[in-house]
Amino acid sequence: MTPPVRTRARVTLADIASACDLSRATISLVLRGSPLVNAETRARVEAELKRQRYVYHRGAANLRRNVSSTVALVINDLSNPFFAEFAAGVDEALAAAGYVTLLGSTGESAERQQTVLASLLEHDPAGIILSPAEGSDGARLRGLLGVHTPTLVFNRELGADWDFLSLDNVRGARIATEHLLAQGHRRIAFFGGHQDSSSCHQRREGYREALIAAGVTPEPQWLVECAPTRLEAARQTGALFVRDPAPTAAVCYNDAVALGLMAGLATRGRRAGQDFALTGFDDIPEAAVSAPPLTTIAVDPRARGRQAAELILQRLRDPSATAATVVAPVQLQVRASSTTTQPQGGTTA
Amino acid sequence: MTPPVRTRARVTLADIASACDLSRATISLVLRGSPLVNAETRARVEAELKRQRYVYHRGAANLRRNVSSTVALVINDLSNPFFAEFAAGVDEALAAAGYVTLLGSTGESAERQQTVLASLLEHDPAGIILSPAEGSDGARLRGLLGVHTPTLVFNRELGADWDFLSLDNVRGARIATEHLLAQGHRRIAFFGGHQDSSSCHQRREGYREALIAAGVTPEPQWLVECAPTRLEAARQTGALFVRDPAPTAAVCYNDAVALGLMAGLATRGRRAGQDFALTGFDDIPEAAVSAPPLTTIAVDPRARGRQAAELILQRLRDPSATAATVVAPVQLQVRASSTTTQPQGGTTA
DNA sequence: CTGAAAGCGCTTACAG
DNA sequence: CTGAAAGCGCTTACAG
Repeated sequence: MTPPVRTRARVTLADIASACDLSRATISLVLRGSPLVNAETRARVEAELKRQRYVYHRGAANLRRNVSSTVALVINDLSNPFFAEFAAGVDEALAAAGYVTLLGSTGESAERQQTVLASLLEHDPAGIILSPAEGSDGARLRGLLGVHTPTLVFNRELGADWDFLSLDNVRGARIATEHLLAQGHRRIAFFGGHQDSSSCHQRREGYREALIAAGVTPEPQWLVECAPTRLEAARQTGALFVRDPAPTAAVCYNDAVALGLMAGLATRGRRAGQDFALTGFDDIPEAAVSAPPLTTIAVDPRARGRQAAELILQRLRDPSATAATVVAPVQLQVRASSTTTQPQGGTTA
Repeated sequence: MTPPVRTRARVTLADIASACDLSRATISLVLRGSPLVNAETRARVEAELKRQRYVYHRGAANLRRNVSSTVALVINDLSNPFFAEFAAGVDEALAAAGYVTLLGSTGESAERQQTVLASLLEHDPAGIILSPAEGSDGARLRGLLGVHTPTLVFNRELGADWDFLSLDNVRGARIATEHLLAQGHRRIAFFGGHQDSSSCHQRREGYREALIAAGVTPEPQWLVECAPTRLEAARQTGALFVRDPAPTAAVCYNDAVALGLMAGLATRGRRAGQDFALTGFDDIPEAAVSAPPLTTIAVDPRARGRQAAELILQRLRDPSATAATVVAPVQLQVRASSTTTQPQGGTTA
């Protein structure tokens, strides 16, 4: 932690006021577009503001008015395109509403998340949009944020006392599973994710519902856990094939896992979309260009970002409303990874 | 532009002071870790700070001290994984130095860039890291930023009077071209990018150098311009094959263009890496999983982000130093898109 | 229509 | 070791 650095010599209201032979109050009224000030005076002031390249100090104004024009955005992992798109959507909508985004990243560490939030809070954000790091503790976060900092949680559930923008995980996994069933598969695994994460739990629930509705009894060995990264998924691929008869298809926890599984299959001489069908979740840009292209659940993260921004802005207008969950729609995006192009062994077994 | 929103009732130094029967000055000394204050007093104050959940108002302190603890990061397109990684690296290094990142996105619009910068400037950033939108005008930006806002430009050249972190475009394109030459290609196109962009110009220069060093005379029809997006690249694919003999390989302006070209080739019944060789630039995550995987120039955008943050912090310490350009290293990453696995028609012609 | 005065939450010489 | 006072750049009733 280096000390912050001195800013440049600054043109202030006082400079403009003395140059125009007016008081600071009048200059302030001009800046804020008050109808009180004389048109000729206004013109003179505006010319002088331009001439001296005056830059409004919003922080000083906000301090005096006891308002804030920033919103903090805390992201677990910007290098995940899903969250990068989300962040782009948040920033777009906040900027349109006149707010500036304060960025923080946690790198999926709950510890770092506490530090980052503490630092952002000192900058007095009007609200916070938080995509929690894995293993976040709702009570601990509440201790830091208190009940007075409007916060919108995205993607990972933290408890009923938080405003929450959720993906429709249950439905997403259900339609992915239904799609695989419609392709003729009966032995369908659910691959990847951590059992204790709420989104994994919900996706497994949707998967289970679809199987049962189709008259298929889910086997415990079809549930394979692994960290939601490409690398871990590739490593865990073998776990799908330890018992006979092995699954012929898998609903993957997300796209990263699905891409890792594709790699793992290739290592074992199998080809996704030919002798094994799989689906992802998220529709990251890579999904469209992988080999084969990945059938997945599209979530439109940029639209989710805009939606998150709208929700926090709404909460700023009505801080006393009770916490609510909003469920965002999801959509099946069919590509080659799930549509077998050659006869596959075992779909009927 | 909605008006900003009232913040919550706030615990201030005055509240802590009166609860401890001390002056605000003493509380401030405790907060800033002054050795002057009595150990017992300090302990009492710290207990009270905790009890009342005091949150430091850094904006007020910065105003009084005339310092800033934020840096603005202006990105053309966060949904481009290259810039998302860059942003992650910037934020990581800024946070480690005790700064908070103010985020702005321009969506590649020079107009929007002016608006976004003007808004960010009102939040008094200590410095700015700017990845300029296409078509940015250095003089116009200088008019907005003046000579007193330390600014580091990334990726796109704006002129000699700006601090600039540049990728080694010339060398990157040169080694990509040398690699294709080493694979036996002689008719090598340079595909994509806009001629008037500095990075495109530099990459073409490296390409040209490599050809000439290998005794190949570059043909004008090997230079194909197109917007640096996947879609435009796919559309322009035909321009490579209008004359006989057509190129057998292409150095692409960047990975997006290369992936678009792959798609365009597929449409025409050609397979990248089999009957046409190509290279990209950037090494975005998709490059490793495309079909076939893309040979490209790795730039390590996250490391570039950290580097950009270090450079602006250094400039904050020494604001009067003259503007300088730093050239960041690049590296060839060989994958299947450039290594022909079947005999290709025409490498020897 | 314009100005004098007080105040947002903090820091910093200066006294004592 | 602690406090009184001034001030960072702005805004806002209140007078006139």
